[in-house]
Amino acid sequence: MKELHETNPFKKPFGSLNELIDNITAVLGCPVTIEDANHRLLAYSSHEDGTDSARVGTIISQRVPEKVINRLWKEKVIPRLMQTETALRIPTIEEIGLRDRVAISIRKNQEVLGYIWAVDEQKKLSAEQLSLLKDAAGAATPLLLKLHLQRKRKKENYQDFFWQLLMGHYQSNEEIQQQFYELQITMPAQFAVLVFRFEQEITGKVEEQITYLIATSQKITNHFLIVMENELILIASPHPSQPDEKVFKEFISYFIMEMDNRFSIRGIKGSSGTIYHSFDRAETSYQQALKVLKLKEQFPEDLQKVFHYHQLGIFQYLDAILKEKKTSPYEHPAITKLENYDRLHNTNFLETLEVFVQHDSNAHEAARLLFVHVNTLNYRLKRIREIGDLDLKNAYEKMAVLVDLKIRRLQ
Amino acid sequence: MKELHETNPFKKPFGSLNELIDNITAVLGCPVTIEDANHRLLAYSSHEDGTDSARVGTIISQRVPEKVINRLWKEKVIPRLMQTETALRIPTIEEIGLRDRVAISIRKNQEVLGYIWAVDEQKKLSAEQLSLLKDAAGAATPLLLKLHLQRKRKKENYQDFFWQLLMGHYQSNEEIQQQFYELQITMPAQFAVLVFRFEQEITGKVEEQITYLIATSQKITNHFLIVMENELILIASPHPSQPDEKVFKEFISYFIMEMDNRFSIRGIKGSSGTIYHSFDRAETSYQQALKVLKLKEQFPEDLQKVFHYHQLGIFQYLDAILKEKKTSPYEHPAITKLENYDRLHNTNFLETLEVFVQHDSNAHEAARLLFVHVNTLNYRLKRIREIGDLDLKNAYEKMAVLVDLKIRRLQ
DNA sequence: GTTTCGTTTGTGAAATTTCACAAACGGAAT
DNA sequence: ATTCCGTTTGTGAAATTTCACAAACGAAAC
Repeated sequence: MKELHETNPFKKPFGSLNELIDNITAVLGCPVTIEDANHRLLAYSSHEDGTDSARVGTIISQRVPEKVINRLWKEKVIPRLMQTETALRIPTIEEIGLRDRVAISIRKNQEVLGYIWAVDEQKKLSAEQLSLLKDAAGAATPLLLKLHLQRKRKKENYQDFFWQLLMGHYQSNEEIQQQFYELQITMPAQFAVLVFRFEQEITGKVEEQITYLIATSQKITNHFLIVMENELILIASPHPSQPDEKVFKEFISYFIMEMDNRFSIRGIKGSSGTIYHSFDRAETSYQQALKVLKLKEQFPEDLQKVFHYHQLGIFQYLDAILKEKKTSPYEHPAITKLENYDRLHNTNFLETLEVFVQHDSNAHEAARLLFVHVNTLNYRLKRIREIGDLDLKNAYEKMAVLVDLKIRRLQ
Repeated sequence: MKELHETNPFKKPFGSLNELIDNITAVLGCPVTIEDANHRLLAYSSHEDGTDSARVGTIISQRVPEKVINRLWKEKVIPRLMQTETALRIPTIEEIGLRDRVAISIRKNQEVLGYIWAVDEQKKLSAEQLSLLKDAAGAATPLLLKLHLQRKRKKENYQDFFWQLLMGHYQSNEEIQQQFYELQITMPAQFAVLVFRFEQEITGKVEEQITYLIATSQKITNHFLIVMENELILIASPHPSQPDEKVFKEFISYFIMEMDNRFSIRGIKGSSGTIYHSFDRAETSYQQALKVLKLKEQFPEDLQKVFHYHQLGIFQYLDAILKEKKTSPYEHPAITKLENYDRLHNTNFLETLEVFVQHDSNAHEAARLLFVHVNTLNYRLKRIREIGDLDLKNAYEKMAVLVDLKIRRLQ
């Protein structure tokens, strides 16, 4: 790649990181921070202006705050930095006090040794200046190598490893096994990713309560736990005493109930992805858990008792169907007709149909939920069959009607 | 657009089309045909070599054979020719005796007056020669205008109009109304597109029988009919006596049965798209009918009694779901488990589940179809619930299982 | 050969669903 | 106010489904 500038101002030996950082600050004219691969602070410029709360937090605690790291993982900022050798622009993330900045990885070939951050909020760096940053990263490499940063600290790598698993960062299962080995964690034979979304941000106190509840639940064995704003993410496996997938459902409803009972924390939504045996599926399991949560928000009543991905049933495919419907719209004729009839006669046939079908065509159940006599329901169903030209004994037709009714609710 | 050649050899007045065509043949060195917008033959070169059966047919009957026109519509050749001013290459279509050739529309501004065809099978025309063809088309314009080709003949325009409707060629409903008016056809208030696929090619004799059957059916009123190889396409509306959508289903099964009874023609598959009130949806209805046929081929037993698009039920969405599954594969855990169990114990649980669910959870029906005692079925279902961790009272779960089972059959 | 385990079938009673019919109800039109 | 029409509710009988239990079956293991 052709360099945009003529000369490399960092092509000289630096005695220390501080010396280097002073040079970078002088060249770029904005606050600069250097951290190692574990996000521990190594050096920072004393520039006055343009320091946001994320940077302050980093300097104070000598480490990038966990909240910030988690968010940067989730936004795929760190994965991208790890993959590229060039500088990246990171847009503002208000919630974690992170203002506009650029960053680049310091690397020795494929291995990432650390990162340089520059807060260029005041005056955006030009493409040429970003290229300079790359030279600076090159100059940092020998300095970081000298620091023997390779000694990885278990506690600190743990979090990165967790996110790398969830983001599908690893190519092969061998890599993952290697990581487990290096971190001295035994790799469970099976696992699932669980996600809990709280109404409030999770405080340190609540986090303690969470840890306590998980430890005492006797249902699952927890392997990884991370707290991020109002989300709690777990990688867990069934407790040896009951090695069945069902335990996840049980654990989630247990957890939600007990958080209410014991600590009066309400409104938690929880979900679980599929159980897998190979950790290269961790990303899949995580995405599944997120999908369950999203659907639970869209269909709170329907999915009230659903916690596990496979319980979603046809809701799994609702977004795929919705996408198809957007490209080739199709109004279900029966729904259209019933809608019109309802409007003209003040009836309630469409809802009746929906309740009946979604409750497995159980007449008594549907009548109960609709507060009508069973015979009324049967009469209505007869009319619905006539008006909508529907065969309510045909599973395929019923499925389509129900799907279309659910999609209708999304619009 | 910059012309590829220096001079335009057709930039002189021609006394007749034959004079022009002799010039084109001389310049391009291959057989050339000129036809009007209704595919009537206007002039043709007497070149000896490289004449395929499509061209022979055209010359003999003074018109492009219907079979060829229909196919060119279906392959979107004619729509593309109508849309562009430049020459197009048409690949060989063996079945209709059409060999490699190029074609271009002759036009006065937006209006298409006719077409020039050149069979360059022997020696492919170069890009420069294709550009010459454009000049030739320009030279043909005044000659075709002189012929007063504007007088449109009803019978001949009919077919083009039909295809234009099916291909969604019209932008607005006004245009369509105008066309109906010009062709002196009254526009029905509603319509649906029906497609029948025969096992054999439809001969003239069979076509007569078809026309006869439709005319005497008393169920539908037919407005357009086209026969293409082994396909019969209709635009029809319900007979005034029973103005309901159901008549299409009835007509299709009636038609299939009577073609067998009366004329011993078996193996016809028929389908119908949705009924619409505006002809700008003709393309949609046609596509729906085709989709029904396609699915009937993929699921012959399941869709044996399905003729109308809306009867497809969830099958409508199967391809959308399949596409989704390809991007993010998900094995249904219950299916996997049952499959394993079946293999280990020589049981038949997976099929039992499929038959039960697809027949609307009707135990007696399913037992009958599986040739087992009802209690056996119930026992199996109990085991299936246990092994697969399935809730067979949950409509959503059952839907997903059934969908996954059907998709499984596609693979 | 015997045992074991999971599956299939038969029986019968209890529970539930389905259906026809009559009556009541209530809004809209006359 | 009356009538009409479509909807709701109640009643009861018939049909069907569900369930528990016993016995038979058959393949695989001992």
